[in-house]
Amino acid sequence: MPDTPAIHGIDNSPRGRLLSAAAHLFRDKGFDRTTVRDIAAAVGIQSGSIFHHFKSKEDILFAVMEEVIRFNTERLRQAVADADTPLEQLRNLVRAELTATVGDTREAMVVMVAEWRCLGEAKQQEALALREIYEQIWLDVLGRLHKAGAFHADPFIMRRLLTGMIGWTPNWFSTNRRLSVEDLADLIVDRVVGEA
Amino acid sequence: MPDTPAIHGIDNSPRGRLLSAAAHLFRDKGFDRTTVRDIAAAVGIQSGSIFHHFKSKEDILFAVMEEVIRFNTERLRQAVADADTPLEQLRNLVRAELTATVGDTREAMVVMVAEWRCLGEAKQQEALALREIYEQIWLDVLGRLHKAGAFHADPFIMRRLLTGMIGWTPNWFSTNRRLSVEDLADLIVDRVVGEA
DNA sequence: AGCTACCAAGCAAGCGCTTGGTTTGTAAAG
DNA sequence: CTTTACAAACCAAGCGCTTGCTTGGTAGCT
Repeated sequence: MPDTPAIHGIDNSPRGRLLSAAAHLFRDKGFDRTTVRDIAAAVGIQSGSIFHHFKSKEDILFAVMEEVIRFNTERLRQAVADADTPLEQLRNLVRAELTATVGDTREAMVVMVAEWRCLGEAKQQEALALREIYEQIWLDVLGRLHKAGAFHADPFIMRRLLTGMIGWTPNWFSTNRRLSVEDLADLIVDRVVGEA
Repeated sequence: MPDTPAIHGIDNSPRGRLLSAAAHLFRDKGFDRTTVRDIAAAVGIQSGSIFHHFKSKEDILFAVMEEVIRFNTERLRQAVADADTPLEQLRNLVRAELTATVGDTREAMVVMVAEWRCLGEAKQQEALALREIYEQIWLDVLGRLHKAGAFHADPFIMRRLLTGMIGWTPNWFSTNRRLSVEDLADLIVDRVVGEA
């Protein structure tokens, strides 16, 4: 019966609506505590009908992750392309990942880091491959900045610190507060290139 | 039959061994995917016997969290007491939380952030109260540093960035690598007080 | 005719937890 | 030194419920 707000990058076919609803539920209650009956009820169908679109509950989780990685990888590509200097590329990357994390794909991003282990070994490997393409975009930009002397720490470790800072934001950042995504992005960029 | 390595701050009474084993399993498979039969098998008893020590599975999770927060709150207190200047207090705090996160209470710390929502509303509130005492220690030190002009950003937000950076470390930091906990701590402290 | 999308009913397995009783360690009473 | 008492720790069995998923069939669009 009810409608769950769609997630950016997911169409609204029956399958897509199922994915958006599942992402919301997975975020709220976790993968394991979400039953297929919950998901079915959220889009107003019977629980058994889900398996016309997905062959298992785990497949739904994987589809959510795949869609969100693909969508945000493209977003990162644009972020790099839209900037001229490495420093502005970094700023755009931070903004892009923040937008993904607390903005239009928030639910799916949270699910991706929190419910990773609910994927079977094979699917985990498949998702990891997509994830590596995503990470390479970051490492390229950070590597260029490091070579230019913008910071001294190891780029790999710097990326890990950034992942932590940005990945934790859903737990505290609120869109309707005085701190904007852009300001927060600048603050995080300063953690990389200096200026305390 | 088998023995799970104990977690620092948890005794080895039957109850304590149950807690250590549960923490390991919760970390590896998540709270929901860990059955009481798993926990029982890990300490070599029957599944029903668990309920002689805890009245519910959720109680086990709560006990793990309570013990680890209490233990690490005391560790933070010591870290502050052992330093003279605010900057050294910060460095000690980062080292202490890193040790907790990737060292002797690693499993329990991971469980605490990952399985938070598996606690019922009441227990969540109870754990939150303990958590706030812990956080206040951080905010005191960061507030002093901020007042002294060591950094310009809001101390609350700085703590959140630190929580993210440190909280993510279990996903990549390895004890037997060239980067030591002390070096990583210094690196993180630099993210707060400048020096890129 | 054939496809997509769905329903109604239910099965087999696994889950947290209960129950009633047995073993084991400890310590005071005889 | 034995006996009695009692609690902590545990076992064996299983109950009741929820879960992911299957099955056989139907509605409606093209």
